[in-house]
Amino acid sequence: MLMSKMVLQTVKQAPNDVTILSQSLMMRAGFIKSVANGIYTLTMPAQLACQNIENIIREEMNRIDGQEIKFPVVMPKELWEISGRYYSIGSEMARFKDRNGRDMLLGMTHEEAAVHLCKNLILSYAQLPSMIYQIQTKFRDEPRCRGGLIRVREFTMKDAYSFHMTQEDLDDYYYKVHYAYERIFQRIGMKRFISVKSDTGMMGGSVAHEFMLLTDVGEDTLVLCDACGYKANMEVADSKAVETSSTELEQSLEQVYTADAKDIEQVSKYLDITAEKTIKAVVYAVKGDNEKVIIAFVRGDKEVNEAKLKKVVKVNIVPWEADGESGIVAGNIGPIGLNKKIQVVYDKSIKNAVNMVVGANKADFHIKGFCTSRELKNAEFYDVIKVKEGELCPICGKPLHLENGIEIGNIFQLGTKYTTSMNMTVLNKEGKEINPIMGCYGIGVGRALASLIQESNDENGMILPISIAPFKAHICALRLDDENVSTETNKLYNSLKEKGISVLCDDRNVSAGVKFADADLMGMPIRIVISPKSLKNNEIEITLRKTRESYKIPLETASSYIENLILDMMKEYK
RNA sequence: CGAGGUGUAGCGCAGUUUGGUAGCGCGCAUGGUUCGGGACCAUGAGGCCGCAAGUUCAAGUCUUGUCACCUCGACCA
Repeated sequence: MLMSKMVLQTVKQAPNDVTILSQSLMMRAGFIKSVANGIYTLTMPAQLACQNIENIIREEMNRIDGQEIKFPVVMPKELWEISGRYYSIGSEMARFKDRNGRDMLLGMTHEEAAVHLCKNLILSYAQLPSMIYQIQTKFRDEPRCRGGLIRVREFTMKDAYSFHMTQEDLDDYYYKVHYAYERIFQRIGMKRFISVKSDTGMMGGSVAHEFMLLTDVGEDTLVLCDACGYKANMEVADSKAVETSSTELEQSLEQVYTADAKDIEQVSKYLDITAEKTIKAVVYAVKGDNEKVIIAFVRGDKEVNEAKLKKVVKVNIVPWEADGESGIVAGNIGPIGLNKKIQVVYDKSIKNAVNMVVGANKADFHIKGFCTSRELKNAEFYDVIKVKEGELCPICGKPLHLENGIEIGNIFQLGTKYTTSMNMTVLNKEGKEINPIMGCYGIGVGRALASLIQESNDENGMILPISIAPFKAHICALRLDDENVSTETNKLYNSLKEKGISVLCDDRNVSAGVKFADADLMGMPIRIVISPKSLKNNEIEITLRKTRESYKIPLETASSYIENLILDMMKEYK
């Protein structure tokens, strides 16, 4: 590709409001152009890089016997009514009517389509296990997009669906997909990625893992144990239960005046105790019904993990909005004497606690001497708190630490949620109808590219791994007014093209500095300089983007040298 | 959906306080000089100042409304 003809412009300055490095670099290099909020056009280099990522994904999915297919983007309402998700999913699903007034939607995932396809085609156990996958556009009307291609509304995703007769077979295949994912991320050049246990969310199912790129700008918080390798998303992460000392004598309950001390910090300061000796009430309401109040009681120094709480109460929750009617005294809420109609969840952090301070459900007062085992005789305790840095690993007891990550892929064991609701059955060996067990597996292609750039860059620009680089080589021809330079540049460019090598040739009439700066910014792995200076010795100059390593090679062997260099560099990603 | 912010040339911005000729840098075009790390000189093209209503002799600037985008939160298969 000739740089002068490419529809793209590099710019020195990214827009001021761009905060994420990968987005800034992609905007500066002209890789993406925003069309609307969370909707981007990819220019040639970004599109080629995505294609390269897709091809690596294909190779690895095919290696585990995946069959590439293609589902439609637009689907009728009826398909999604059977599974119930037409109603359970909110406004992130784009819906519209066709010309005949029929309700349609844009696909945001394809479980329903997968079952629809397979339910009359897979009839016998002999056809399983089987996996289908596609690489296709998804639309999700995200409430808030961010980070360029990190979180968008329209994106390309590889999504795969597998069907199995038994849980053992799914377990076995799930492990294979896990391995395939590791290979995919390694091959596209990702370095700091891990897989963590994750929440199954609205997809349903039991076991799930997310592949995460560790980076400060990640939207997810991960809980990691260096000692034993425990890794989990904060949404599901656990820590070792804190042992409470049983030596303390139980005091009797006593109401104390706490003035206008409302939050844990103020109360513990007012009473001169630590936050660990208080019980905090966090108030939620069922989404869409502020009257249906749910209160979580956790130890004062802990924070509520809403994802865990949602699982316990089995409804979608939102922070409660004080209304002055419910009899809830915000800032003085406690378990004793609370309106019985209110649903209450006790966290395991307050089990066995003695002599705690709790709200008195009365303005300006708290209660001292609260002992959980005495006051809450038949209470059940759940795990609804967030793990904090330094708490102990639930497996090995060593300190945990927290890191942020971007989700670059996920794998789910779906179970029979969709095969049951959509009535897909397969005959087993005994001739009995059973609902096959499903797994589903996703990777966002554009997000993978953005994540790579987020991870791989320096002060001059992005550094693209050769496995996915849109152009393997980037020729900077200096002084094209020099006939010799012009001739040799054309010769090398055409020779590389004939070898099937994707090469970018900067043939613009701009200064050397501009060409070098743009080459650095765009991050192609091999830079080739052809100039009057280098040609004087019948040489060209090669510089590796990643290491800055630079050397001269004879003109006559240049083409084959570069070809071999690329083959050699590609070996790392096989 | 809640809080805050921004809309002026393709991109980045100033001008808005105090109403009075539409500006700067980059980029683009033409000519010339340069030429291995974002060169220089000259000339030029490019604007419904987000949109709509209002106040005024006069609105980029003031008022009201509206739309879009950005940041933080909520949400997120």
